[in-house]
Amino acid sequence: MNKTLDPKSYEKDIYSMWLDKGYFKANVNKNKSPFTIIMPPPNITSKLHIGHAYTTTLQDTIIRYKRMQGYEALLLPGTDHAALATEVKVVEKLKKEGKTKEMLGRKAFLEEMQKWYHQYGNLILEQFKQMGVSCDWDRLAFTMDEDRQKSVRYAFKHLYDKGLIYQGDRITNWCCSCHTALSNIEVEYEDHHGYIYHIRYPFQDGSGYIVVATTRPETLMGDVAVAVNPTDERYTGIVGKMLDLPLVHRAIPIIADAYVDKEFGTGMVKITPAHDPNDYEVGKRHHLPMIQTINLDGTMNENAGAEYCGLDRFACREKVVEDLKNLDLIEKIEKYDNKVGHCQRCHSVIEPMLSKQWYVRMKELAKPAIDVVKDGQLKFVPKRFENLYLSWMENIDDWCISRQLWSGHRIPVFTCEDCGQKIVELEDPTVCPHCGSTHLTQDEDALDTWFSSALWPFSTLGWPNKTEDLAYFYPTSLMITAYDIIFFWVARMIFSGLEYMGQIPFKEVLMHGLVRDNLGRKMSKSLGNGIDPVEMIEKYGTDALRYSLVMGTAIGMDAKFGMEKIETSRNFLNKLWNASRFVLESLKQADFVLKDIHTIALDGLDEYILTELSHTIEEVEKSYEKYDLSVVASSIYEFVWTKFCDWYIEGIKPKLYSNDPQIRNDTINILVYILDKILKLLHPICPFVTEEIYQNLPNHGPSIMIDSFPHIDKELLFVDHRDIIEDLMEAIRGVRNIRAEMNVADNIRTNIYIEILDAEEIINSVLYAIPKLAFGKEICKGKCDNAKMIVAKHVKLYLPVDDMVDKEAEILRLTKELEKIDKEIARSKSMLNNAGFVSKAPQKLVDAEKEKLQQHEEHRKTIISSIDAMKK
RNA sequence: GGGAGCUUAGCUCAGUUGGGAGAGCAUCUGCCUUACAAGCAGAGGGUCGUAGGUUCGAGCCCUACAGUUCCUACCA
Repeated sequence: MNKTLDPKSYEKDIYSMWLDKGYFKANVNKNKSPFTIIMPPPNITSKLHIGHAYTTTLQDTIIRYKRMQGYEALLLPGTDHAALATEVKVVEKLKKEGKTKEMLGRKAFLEEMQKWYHQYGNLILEQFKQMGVSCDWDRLAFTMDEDRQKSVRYAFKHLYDKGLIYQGDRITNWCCSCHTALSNIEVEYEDHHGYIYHIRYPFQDGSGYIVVATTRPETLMGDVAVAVNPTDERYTGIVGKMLDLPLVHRAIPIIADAYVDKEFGTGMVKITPAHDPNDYEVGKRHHLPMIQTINLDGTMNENAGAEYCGLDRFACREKVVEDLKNLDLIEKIEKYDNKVGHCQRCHSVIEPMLSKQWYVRMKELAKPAIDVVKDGQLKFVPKRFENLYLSWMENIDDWCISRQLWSGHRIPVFTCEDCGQKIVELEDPTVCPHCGSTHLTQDEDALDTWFSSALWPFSTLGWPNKTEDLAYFYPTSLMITAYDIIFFWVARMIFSGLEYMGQIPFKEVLMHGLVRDNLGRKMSKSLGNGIDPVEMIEKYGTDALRYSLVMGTAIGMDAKFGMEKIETSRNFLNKLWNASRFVLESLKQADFVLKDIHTIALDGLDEYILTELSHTIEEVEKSYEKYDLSVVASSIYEFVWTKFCDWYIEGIKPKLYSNDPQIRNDTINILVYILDKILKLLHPICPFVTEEIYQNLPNHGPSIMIDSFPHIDKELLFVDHRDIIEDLMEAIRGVRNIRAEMNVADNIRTNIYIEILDAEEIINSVLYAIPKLAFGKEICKGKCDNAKMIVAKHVKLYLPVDDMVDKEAEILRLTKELEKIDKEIARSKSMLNNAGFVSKAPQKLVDAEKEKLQQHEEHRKTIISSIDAMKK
């Protein structure tokens, strides 16, 4: 083994070995329970980023843990075509080449898309492999592949036939840059520091004017009324009067509608039904005309008047304001902050636009999806996300599923040119079933990418066919994804699973946070604060990256990632590496014979470490079950570094150099036993390094990843002896402390004397370890005069010091210790003097407190006598 | 406007049946001790955001407030 950890030397080979052996495969196996995780398919718009690395680590860690626990563990991989997001990228690419998608035409453009899918789909999958994911690659799915196209088609027809899909003329969110409609959740609202314009609208009869306020003066030409609140006494007299709409000189009425807030602005609202969702509702209620003045590309059309036709909406805004100023129709312009909707993909300003789109009727679908969460069938981890989910589901709007895109799943609705019949079938129809015509045209639009993602938990398992896979692996066990796609994806999978499969798509959904930089900011190209996981892998190894991502982050919380974390992780793995090297080298040097741990005579230190190991196993297992990987990581860290390396390995070194071959052999057996357990506990998080070391263990299996996860061995629990050893360790720390305070170099050794007060047998069994641990020469029994004394519960240790010792410093140290113990005594006394505590607290705690007080008082006596001795 | 999260050491964060405040990094001191200087031993550092309340006892439970982040909403 190399002297230092060198992940590059083994990671690739190990991954190939796993693949070759087929360990990632999962099949219907009636003898085992399934544990299924369907991986959220990454968008193939780019390469792996740190967020992918994070979610992948969580998924792979949990599936590896479950696999080792004996489940038929399936981690199913796939990628997402991400219709709009990818189309934006490809259009950008074409633009650089001086082309547009219109120049190519639909067919050639889709070929370009295919090329992109291929290129980026493969890149990101290669990077997933670098992360060590143990997914069943034979089941790789793509949201646009043939099987998924079939699923989408089936799902669409199902909803259409049930009347849950309809086409409607409504106001939708329109992106003028992407040229498509968007669903409500694809619109991101951002603070906008702009202006609000107070505009005078003259009465037609010349009797003055009223004032309306607007942030979007360019929509003025589409106004069809001005509304006031029916209960607004200021305006009761003028309802019904006609206004002369400025610039266009169209007559529009003043109407009354409860939508208007009397308190806001002037209490008068201009109504533009074609370009505002609220105004649209008002317009419908009052049967007003809908005048569209903005084109789909964001320029003004002829309805806006010759003056403005062809201008961009924002240029038009300026010109309208300018013209109104010239006509003295601007009352005032105030600075005004509001929220403006932006396109999630291209960040341009969304325009509410009247258009014909396809919608999914949500109320009926939402209800069962609400019930399964309320009655606990489907659990969110952490639970608080259930509220977020429920409140959204309970107030859900119909889902706009059509996109004016070429990529993605094309809407499978055909219209008969002759009779107007709409046809939705599983196969493309050629003849109109109504009139027999063959003039059929397919809807031009594509589906929202999330329509196919919603089917993912079952479309990946063969649906709509009734497969054995579905029967066995569905409902899946766990969905792991970030909280920012609860609405986009999680919610839609839930109602889809219930609607198509009649069953929840997963029993639990683990919501993790986002990875941020060490200042808490989102990582982004513009800030230049991104961390490239592939670079991290190159430099520190995959295991260190994985470990650093689960370390110190609670589930559901955003994770801050900085270089310190990955260095700490790498250092820890290096520590493990070196400890393993130590164990394995000792093994080679001895004539090692593997023994059953239960046949070995254990001394106190052995019992200590085995008991601590059991507790670690218990805590680690409990934490894996709760998906609390941060605690898993820290438990293992603490056990490996502090308990195993710093105390146990250091302590038992004399046994390894013993003349007695049986002692040597027994000791190595214990080391190997513990190392084996450590590797298995850590394997789910750090698969490579644990496999690499495991392969060097005597009597190892074919692979650690298919070996079984450790369980507590009750025969190896020695809690009482462990406590005695810990007491001795406390005394040893006292020795080290004195030496450090006195600035004694580690290589200056003296004999150490020990007086055993209690538990003689067990203390005697570990005397050999004391010199090594306490930097002593030899351990001698009995008292020693002219020495520093360290008192513990079971032992007194004496550290002889010569006269060169700085008495002042030692008195200072002892005084500090005295202060500490006095504080403890005061605390204990105040508790015990508290009648409430004594009568109401559990008897066990009261007794424990009494014992502590007694010990502290004895300790205090010895400290005072030491101080007195120093002062002489 | 509504909702949720967060506030603990200089920094990043852990901390559930309420029972003597923790880790890593950073800082300081002494050590290359035959697994490991990516290391070893030791030390310093916290009114647990503020103010109340419940309790024998609160970082933890309740209330209010402050700061901060996110989600959500049709305020022209």
